[in-house]
Amino acid sequence: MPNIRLPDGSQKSFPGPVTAAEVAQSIGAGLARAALAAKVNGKLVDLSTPIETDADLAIVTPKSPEGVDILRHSTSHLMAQAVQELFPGAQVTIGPVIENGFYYDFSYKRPFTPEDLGAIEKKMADIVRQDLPVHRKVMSRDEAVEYFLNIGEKYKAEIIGAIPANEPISLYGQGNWIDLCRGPHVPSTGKLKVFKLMRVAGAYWRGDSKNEMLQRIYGTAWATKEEQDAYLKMLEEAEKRDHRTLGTQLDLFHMQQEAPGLVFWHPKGWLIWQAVEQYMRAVYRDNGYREVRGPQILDRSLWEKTGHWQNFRENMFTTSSENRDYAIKPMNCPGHILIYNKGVRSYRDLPLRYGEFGSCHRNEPSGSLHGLMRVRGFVQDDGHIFCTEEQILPECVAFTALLQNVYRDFGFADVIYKVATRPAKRIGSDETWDRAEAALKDALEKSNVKYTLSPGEGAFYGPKIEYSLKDGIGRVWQCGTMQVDFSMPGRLGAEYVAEDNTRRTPVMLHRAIVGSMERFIGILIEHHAGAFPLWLAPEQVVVMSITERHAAYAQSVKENLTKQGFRASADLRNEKISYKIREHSLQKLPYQLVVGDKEVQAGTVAVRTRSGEDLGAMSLDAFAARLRSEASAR
RNA sequence: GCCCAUGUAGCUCAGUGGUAGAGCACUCCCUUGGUAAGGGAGAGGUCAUGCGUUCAAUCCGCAUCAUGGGCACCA
Repeated sequence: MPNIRLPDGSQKSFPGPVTAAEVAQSIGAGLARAALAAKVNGKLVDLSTPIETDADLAIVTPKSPEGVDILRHSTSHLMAQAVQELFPGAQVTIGPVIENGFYYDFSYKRPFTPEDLGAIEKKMADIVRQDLPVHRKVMSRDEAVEYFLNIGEKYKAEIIGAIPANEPISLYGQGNWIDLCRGPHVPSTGKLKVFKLMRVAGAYWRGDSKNEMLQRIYGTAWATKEEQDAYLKMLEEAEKRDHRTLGTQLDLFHMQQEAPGLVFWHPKGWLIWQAVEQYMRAVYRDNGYREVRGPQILDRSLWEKTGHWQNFRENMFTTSSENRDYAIKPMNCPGHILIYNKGVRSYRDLPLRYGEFGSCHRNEPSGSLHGLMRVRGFVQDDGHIFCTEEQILPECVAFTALLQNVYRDFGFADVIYKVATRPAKRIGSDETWDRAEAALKDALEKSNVKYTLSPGEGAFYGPKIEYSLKDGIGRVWQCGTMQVDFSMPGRLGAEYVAEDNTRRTPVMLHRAIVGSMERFIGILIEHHAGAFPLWLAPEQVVVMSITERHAAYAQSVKENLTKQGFRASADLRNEKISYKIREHSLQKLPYQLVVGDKEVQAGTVAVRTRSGEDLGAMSLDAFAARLRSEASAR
């Protein structure tokens, strides 16, 4: 006689075992139709699961996030069924839910093509139309292994074989198709209406590059057509603001075959770089960092001492001359330690902070290159703090506050914090790790921010805080980092004289705020969709003449603004004003000044913003004042 | 590095087994026009590179390089 408690607090009793589907039916036909699964005592189950004892029950519909996940998961099964019906011999592996959709990995004798995707989608729609009931079946592990081996599914058999022998295995099927799955699933394929296959891609079996490559099909699935359309629209928007597209359109930078993973900065792109660098330089200056600069190549012996030659040889660019091997620096820290080492340091000098716009080169795997986001030559806003263990905490607190200010100035309000803790392979005693990890966590707590842990994700030489920012369309980018390093100062012989006149090895903190300048500018481009705030805009003002008569005046306005430190240009071309406005608007130029007879006579400028707002005529002084206040507001 | 796709004018892209086309941009001419494209003429390409197949290759095949989407990697 189960008593069922519903989310609104009401209760229903039933004379005997009852399924969630039956409970939903007893509440209303609408709910029963919408029902996808149920939550019994907080656990997600199929609608068909019998409930035999008193329980809390909630019906899961497409309105809840869990419901959408179930739709996506069932859609991945639907796709797998379609693939196997269309392509006999294709073997299934795994098909999980991911953000916005799902994927399924298959093993098949030939690659799937984009045309195949269309056929698969059609087949999926067929199966939906048949509205096949989804059934669940439980087997013992060994039974299940044998079943899948018999039908030639060696990957599934391998997955199941790794499950403990005493665990019952649940299988889900629809029609005569069946798959291993924890579930739950929708009651029938007819519930799956809104989906789209997105792309095919390669993916290693079990995510290991030593294994064979499977074929992954990505799809998206939603509760309603409207939500899917909105998602597809969002993807289009993201594509429009892709920094590679905008980099070409706005003439900011380019890359070419002769220099893979390396950037050619054009004048306008380099102005953005300069604006960022000058800002960051002031950040160094105002926060106790001393800017330094180390050499670009260093002798092999140094990289052997740091361990990089042994561990990252494949990823370093090297060169040799007169029987000496060099590495083009992949990081700046050894250089900073060598600067630190030139002189006897006292505990009174600590914390000692060095900052550099450090140019690094890493021979990243060819397949990982991606516009400005992953390059082979990049510049880090790299800082190293030499300090005592006690100073880790206050340094991290100060750094976190500084980073928040910098991100805010660049237009990023949301920061996400993670502490990456000790990996299995590491150096240093457990006590030291305890203290360092505690210091990082304390620092974030003192900074009053929420953080998550990434267990085992720290570097082998120390734990780290990872700072990520969220951009204008919700994407998350890891940029900042604060890493504790117990290793390198010792390896390179850094020390300081302590109060008791003994020599001690300082702790080194590696820290960066924007990370790589290239990548950060890429993020800025996408975040602002190319419409940079005034202080970052490579061209701030254009003065446009209406006819040749106004050229001299336009030129003088431009020169006046330039003298005041603004990035201004004059457009004196023999073109109609609407044509000029169109061009500069497409270039997302913040302020467009029109000068014609009226302005020449009155000594004013007619101001238009890039969004098309008409600010009317104003004196040059009034306009300059407006620019000044906007540029300093950040 | 691995899987798949792509590479044609500065940009965006058509196209064909008989050495190539559009729009925009560029140059010149006309036009001097008040807030998102005025008109005309012209110039511009070893069709990514190399090797094959073929009477003939930008097109077909192989290799290489690069780019894109993923996977793996990211000190």
